[in-house]
Amino acid sequence: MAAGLSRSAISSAMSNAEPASLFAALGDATRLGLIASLSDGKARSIVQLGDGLPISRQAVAKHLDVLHDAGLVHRRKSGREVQYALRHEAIEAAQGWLDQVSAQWDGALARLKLMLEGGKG
Amino acid sequence: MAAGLSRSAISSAMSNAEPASLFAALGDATRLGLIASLSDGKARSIVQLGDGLPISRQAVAKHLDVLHDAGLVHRRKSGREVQYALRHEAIEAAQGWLDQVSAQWDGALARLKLMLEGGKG
DNA sequence: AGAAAATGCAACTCTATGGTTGCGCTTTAG
DNA sequence: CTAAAGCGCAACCATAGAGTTGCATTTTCT
Repeated sequence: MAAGLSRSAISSAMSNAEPASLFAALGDATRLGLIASLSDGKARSIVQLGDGLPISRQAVAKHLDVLHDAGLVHRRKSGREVQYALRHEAIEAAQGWLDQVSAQWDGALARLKLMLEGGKG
Repeated sequence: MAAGLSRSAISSAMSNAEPASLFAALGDATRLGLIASLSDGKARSIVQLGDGLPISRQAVAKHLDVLHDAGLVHRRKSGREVQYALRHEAIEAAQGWLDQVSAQWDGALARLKLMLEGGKG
């Protein structure tokens, strides 16, 4: 994975605002389901996406709005209906943030190990 | 990254509930900041974590409660104060979910490419 | 043209969430 | 012992979030 972060690269070099809204959009089981459905790359309409779900069409539309505002899906009007498709870049952004946390974590472990091994004598 | 998922491994094999609460806990700029602070592996008290933040100690404590309920941090009482530390497993769980989405996405792209190249003649 | 399908818009209800303040309890520090 | 530091509990407020229902609008389909 990524590496090379010296100190606290996250809290200083990041605003924490955009990633927060991203994660917030992911923080709902229904929306995660929608994303999982769309993860095959195919675009789907609101009705298609809501098919099988125990909520109203409007609820689905609202969830898709949230996902769209967070940049997680791409909207495209096609005749009578609207096609929603996954925007992989947003997923990658979320992954990026988590990767930074992990990188710092790994770095901390590495430094701790070095300290214990090298500086113990 | 990860690979080897055949079809829609996410929506079928996952309940979407636990990852949702995980992402929900990450969906707040203040909490992301706390996690970023803790990502160096060191444990900190509530007062320490709230130092510099423009909110009350209670607000910080509530955020830490959320993070704890989501399994993102580990609580440990030490004398008069309570030490919070990052639980890297939870971060990995979030990464895992996103990785599955990405894997399916990549798989879909690969299949599409194969279809376009192989089946065009 | 007329019916049916797929949305959009708006109003409304409920509950969860982020934040606050006040008070009491336990653990150091003098 | 007395202060004060660090927390937890509880009440309270305001707003955002999920979900609903009703109705108008735009596209198909026949």
